[in-house]
Amino acid sequence: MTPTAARPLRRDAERNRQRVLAAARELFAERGLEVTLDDVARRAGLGVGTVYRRFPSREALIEALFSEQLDALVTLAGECLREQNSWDGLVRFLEDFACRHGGDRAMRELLFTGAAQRPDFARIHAELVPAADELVARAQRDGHLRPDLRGTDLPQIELMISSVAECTRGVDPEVWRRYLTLLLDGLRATPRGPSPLPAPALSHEQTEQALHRR
Amino acid sequence: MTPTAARPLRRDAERNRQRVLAAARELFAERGLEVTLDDVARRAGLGVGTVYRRFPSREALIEALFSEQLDALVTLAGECLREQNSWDGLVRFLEDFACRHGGDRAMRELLFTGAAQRPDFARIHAELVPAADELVARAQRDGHLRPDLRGTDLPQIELMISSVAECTRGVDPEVWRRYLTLLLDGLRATPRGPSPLPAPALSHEQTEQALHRR
DNA sequence: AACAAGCGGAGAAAACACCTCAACTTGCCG
DNA sequence: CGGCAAGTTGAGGTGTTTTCTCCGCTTGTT
Repeated sequence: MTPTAARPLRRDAERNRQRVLAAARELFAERGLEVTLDDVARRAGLGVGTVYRRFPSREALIEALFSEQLDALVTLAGECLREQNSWDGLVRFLEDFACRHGGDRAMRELLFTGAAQRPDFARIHAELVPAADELVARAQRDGHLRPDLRGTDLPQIELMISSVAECTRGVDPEVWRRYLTLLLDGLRATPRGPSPLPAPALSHEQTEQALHRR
Repeated sequence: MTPTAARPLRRDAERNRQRVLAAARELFAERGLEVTLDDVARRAGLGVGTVYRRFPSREALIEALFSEQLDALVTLAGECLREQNSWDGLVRFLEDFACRHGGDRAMRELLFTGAAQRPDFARIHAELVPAADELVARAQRDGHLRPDLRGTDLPQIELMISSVAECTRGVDPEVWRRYLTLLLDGLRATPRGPSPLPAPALSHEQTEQALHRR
């Protein structure tokens, strides 16, 4: 489908292609899907023409950037299903997800807002839905997870965590763990008291920064 | 500050002013702060000129729309601090907040993303910060709330809940309560097992809709 | 009736995003 | 090394979008 194709790029061309991808990754993560190919070019230190030569449209660039990340998500779900301890599997899924895509604004827009007319998504979705159901069911069978949770709760939980991650990324890229822990304490079938929080709360100054900065 | 001013508007003018505000409220809630005054005019069934006559800029309109809502927030915090039961006070704060502003995209942008260069916000912020600290401290003194929570956690929690509310508003405007309950179960000092969830999970179809619709 | 207040909405002006192209440079193969 | 295909550049053309003005017309009020 997207094999490395006809002939290999010239060395400099390949290098530039990587620069474009790197710049795009950064910009998309910071600013979301609305970034301009001109922006990307500027950040990459290249002419606009160069960018357009490699990626005829923003679509193509997005495609190139995110299709592998999406596959990785499916893979992750599979691995988590294979963890011995079903609770740990669930936790790892939530955690790794947030870890990889938490602060990435474009990824959030792709996953959580209508931006996903994208073709890949039907497929991904189709694979992720049953995985989520099974992650939940498994942890419930073992008596770890509260029985009233559903597979469809996982995307919403991920949304919550990644919202925090995006908001706070500039100020403390790890605080989202704090809120995941709070949430997990609410997910257990038989609670065992507050778990230690893996990160200190933001200071008032940090909070102000996180909320008011653009 | 914003008194009804000089002379009263002509009857029709006042009616139109209200239409503009209503249309703006709807549009801002749906689409966030980026709506155009032309959009507002169309939705209100009025000419652009009419809108501009009343609100010289988008800024002015936003000001008019949101300044009272911001004050209401401060008031709410005050009331919650005066609730007999400190846990209930905290819960009510989170709940009422989500209830009023949950699905409102513009409000979220104002509160949680840099959009807040707005002058009011300094003031609001200044009043809300100590209130949040006190809500937390009070519930901790009474042994309801886990002792490792901080005042600065409240905005993040509200962000989480309102993210869900915005995502799901078109599909089931009450599911956010489900996630608030999960979270609250994680916030108690001495957990007492899973509380009944106030709303059923989304179906798979609903989830798909919530995530993929624009 | 008369006049101030209000209304409408075409379109001017500016900002912006998207993309092309012709002149120039560079890697690479023979 | 010479030559050419591949690559690069960025100013600027084109189309779109947003903001806001202006003036001929309508409407409320006194």
